[in-house]
Amino acid sequence: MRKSKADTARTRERIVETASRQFRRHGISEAGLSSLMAAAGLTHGGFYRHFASKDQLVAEACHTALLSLTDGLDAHIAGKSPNHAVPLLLEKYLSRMHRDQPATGCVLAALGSELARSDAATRDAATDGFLRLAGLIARQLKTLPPDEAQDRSLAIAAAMVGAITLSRIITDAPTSNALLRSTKNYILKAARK
Amino acid sequence: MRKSKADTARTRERIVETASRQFRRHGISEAGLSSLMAAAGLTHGGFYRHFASKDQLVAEACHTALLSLTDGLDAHIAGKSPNHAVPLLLEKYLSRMHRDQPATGCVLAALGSELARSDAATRDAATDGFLRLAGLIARQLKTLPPDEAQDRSLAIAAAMVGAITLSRIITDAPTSNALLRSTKNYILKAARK
DNA sequence: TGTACATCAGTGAACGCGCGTTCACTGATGTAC
DNA sequence: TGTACATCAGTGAACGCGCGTTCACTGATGTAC
Repeated sequence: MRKSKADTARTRERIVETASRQFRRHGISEAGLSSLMAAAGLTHGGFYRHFASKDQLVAEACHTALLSLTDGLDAHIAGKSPNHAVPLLLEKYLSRMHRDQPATGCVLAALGSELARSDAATRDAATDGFLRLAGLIARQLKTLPPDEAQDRSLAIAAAMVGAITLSRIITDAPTSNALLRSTKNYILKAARK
Repeated sequence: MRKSKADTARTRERIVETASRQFRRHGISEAGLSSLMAAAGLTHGGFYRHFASKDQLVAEACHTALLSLTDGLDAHIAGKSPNHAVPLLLEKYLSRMHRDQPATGCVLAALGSELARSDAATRDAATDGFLRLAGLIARQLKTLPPDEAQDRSLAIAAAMVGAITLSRIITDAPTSNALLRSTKNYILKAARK
């Protein structure tokens, strides 16, 4: 049953991709390797041909999913002026669609509190992703000196992540919507001056 | 081995208190009933004399811990003018001590992403706590009309929760500190106008 | 280029383990007379 | 107030279950000649 190198690489990518969705949907410890491999069209026994442990998969899945998030946002605002790019970023990240589809959304919002208890490799991947998200924002804060923009962008990125996480917890729909809307306004104001 | 009513009530409180710390330290699914009851000085078999399920304990632990958080913050700013109260709130919530001691800190920051996947009772408890935290802040935003203050306070509370969560994930200490500092500044600016 | 052999991706059973939950039992507390 | 009995908090063993990980095996792919 040995597969070609290309097949093997494609299978590995598929496992990482599937895993990152399952983790975001169900949580890291709730997503078992068995059901995760089944979702990727494989049996669980083959897992250790690709990864040394579940922890390694978690780190890799976070890395990949966060790269895809920041690449997506980057593409979304490519070529726009800061005045347009910032609202575009916020509309996309702080949307109801993002809130309602954690499986394909931001790993930091979907797994934040679990990541804080994860191993160093996973937290490194999450840190990288967070800094890339903040960097994306910092580049749009043209009215501030670069180091202030970088500082400010950390707070803005964290506010965005916090807002999505909490909008998913809140059981009252109008309040959840209000939080997303208010966070947008709040950041827009802060970005302008 | 039957205990007096007063003893029983005290035991129940002790379980909830111990559980809320264990959940915040280790995560909800990682904190087993067995070790949790042992930490409360009991054996696991007695658990179901007090609670119908682990889920019920989770909901109650979140409720209690969030009440204690907002009561503590309330006491911390009692009698202060808004100009002093807001910085006091931020210094306390966005402190390195809070970041480094999740077990006694804010449940929303310690368990955010897990709460988003919890049952309705737990999410209701979390929602209540979040609205109480926001209310605390709204009452200090005297320069805004009441409904705008309430709206703004949602965004501010979410930014605070997001900042603590992310400060615990970030593997680079200076960046983690910078995030806390920057979030403080950011909110102070927003609170003033 | 063709052949012989080593490699290894994937299967499915099995491992020990800890989980949430249940249960028979104990004996002190609460209650009814 | 004193006695007899029902209640029930807490114990510790047991339940089925799913977890991450390991392993013997299969057979197609890759490699060495």
